[in-house]
Amino acid sequence: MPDQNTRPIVTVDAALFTIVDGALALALLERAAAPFQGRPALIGGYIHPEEDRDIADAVHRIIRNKAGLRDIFIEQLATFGGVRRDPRGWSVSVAYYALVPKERLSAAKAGAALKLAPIDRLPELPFDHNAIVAAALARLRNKSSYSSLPTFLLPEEFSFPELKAVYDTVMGTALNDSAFRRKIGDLKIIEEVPEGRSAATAQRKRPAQLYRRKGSALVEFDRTV
Amino acid sequence: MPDQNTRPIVTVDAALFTIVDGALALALLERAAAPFQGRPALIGGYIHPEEDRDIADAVHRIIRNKAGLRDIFIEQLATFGGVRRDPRGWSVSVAYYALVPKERLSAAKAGAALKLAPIDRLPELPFDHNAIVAAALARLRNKSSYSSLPTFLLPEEFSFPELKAVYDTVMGTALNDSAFRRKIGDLKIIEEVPEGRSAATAQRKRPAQLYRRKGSALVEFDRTV
DNA sequence: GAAATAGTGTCTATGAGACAGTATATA
DNA sequence: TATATACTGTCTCATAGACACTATTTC
Repeated sequence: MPDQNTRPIVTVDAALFTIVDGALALALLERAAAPFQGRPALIGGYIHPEEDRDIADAVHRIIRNKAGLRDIFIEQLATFGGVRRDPRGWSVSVAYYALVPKERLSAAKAGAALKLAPIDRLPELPFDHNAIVAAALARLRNKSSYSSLPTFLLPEEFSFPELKAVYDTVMGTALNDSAFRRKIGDLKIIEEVPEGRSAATAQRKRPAQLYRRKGSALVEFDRTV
Repeated sequence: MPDQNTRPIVTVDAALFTIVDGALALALLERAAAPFQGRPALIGGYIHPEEDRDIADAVHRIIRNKAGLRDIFIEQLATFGGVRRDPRGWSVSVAYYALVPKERLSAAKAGAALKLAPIDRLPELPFDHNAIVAAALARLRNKSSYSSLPTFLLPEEFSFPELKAVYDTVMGTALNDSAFRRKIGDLKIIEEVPEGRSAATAQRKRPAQLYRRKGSALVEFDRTV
């Protein structure tokens, strides 16, 4: 067992994504303390050994306390560690990624402190946070092609065209409309909202049927959407 | 920055797989020190902040020193951490999985210390090592279906029937032979060994063409094998 | 009715599984 | 020649993309 002084620092960081104006955006938080005080960075913090039973506890606490969000989609991404990533010394960051619909960010009180940066115009982030975001985006894009991941970026009720738009936004594709409907329909991951119809406006002519996700769990498919 | 005493212990553990008698097996090492001294466990150790530049460095050093292996396939799996997984207190283990052909284990000097346990008859392992192995197996089986992962369990030269047998062993399938040849052929992840023919014996009648992996990197496919 | 979006039906091409059939070795 | 394994060719079926067509709303 090594001396306490040789133990790495252990932190948890979360790349929180949402969709703003039809584009993926990352939620950043100004760092409250040194190093890099005042700089926008991923939502992160230390593990509290007295308070957290495990790492998932720690990341949920941090997202609750610093972003005012609970019960959002969150999944472990990878762990980044080394001697050079933090000026305080050898450090380990267990990185997570999280998805939240924009509506819930606006509603969250602490959400006001969050800055939303479109992912194609990210600032230079402290530590190796840009590398963490790159890994999170790669995971998000890849996993969206065979899972219900993008549904966690939508509000509780959404239309088929909205669902397809989110898949297209996340993956950067323009999926075939009828094939997409067929596949999502076969997969039975969403269900109709009875009587649910989106509002029609000058722009959106015919109202669309509304759907909601069946269950709160991520579903992985056999094939690609 | 928390007090040194509140920093979790940080370790690295590797689930090292090979194939023995046509079945997946896990390489275990008797623990040299407390806790669980003498019990078979995953190959693991502490990060050495003075010596390791990053976590990958640490796991490569540990596998080199404790299993006598270098230049084998290795990939980060996930990070396990909590207050209950280690009797010494709050601990974090960055888990990796690794693949090695049986031939290289026999050749490795330190390989003698390794015990090979077929994955359907694993002993009860200390810490949460059984959960780590379960996660590693899930990743291995799933990722094998769309990547060249199983090739890292084969020696440098192998025949098509051997390649298919490894895919079948790892994934628990009996893939269609001609479809498998078509797909692997199209993917161009292996190349013929000129003049390379496997030995024919009483059992193995017609000798098979030998192949080798093209390049040392893992290749992920668009579709399933 | 024109325009715009929502949603359906159907043709075609691709690719995987099934399996028959051919090739090459041992004994 | 009998047998066992290696390898190839081809038929059929499932599924995804393309795209024409219908449906429902606003103005």
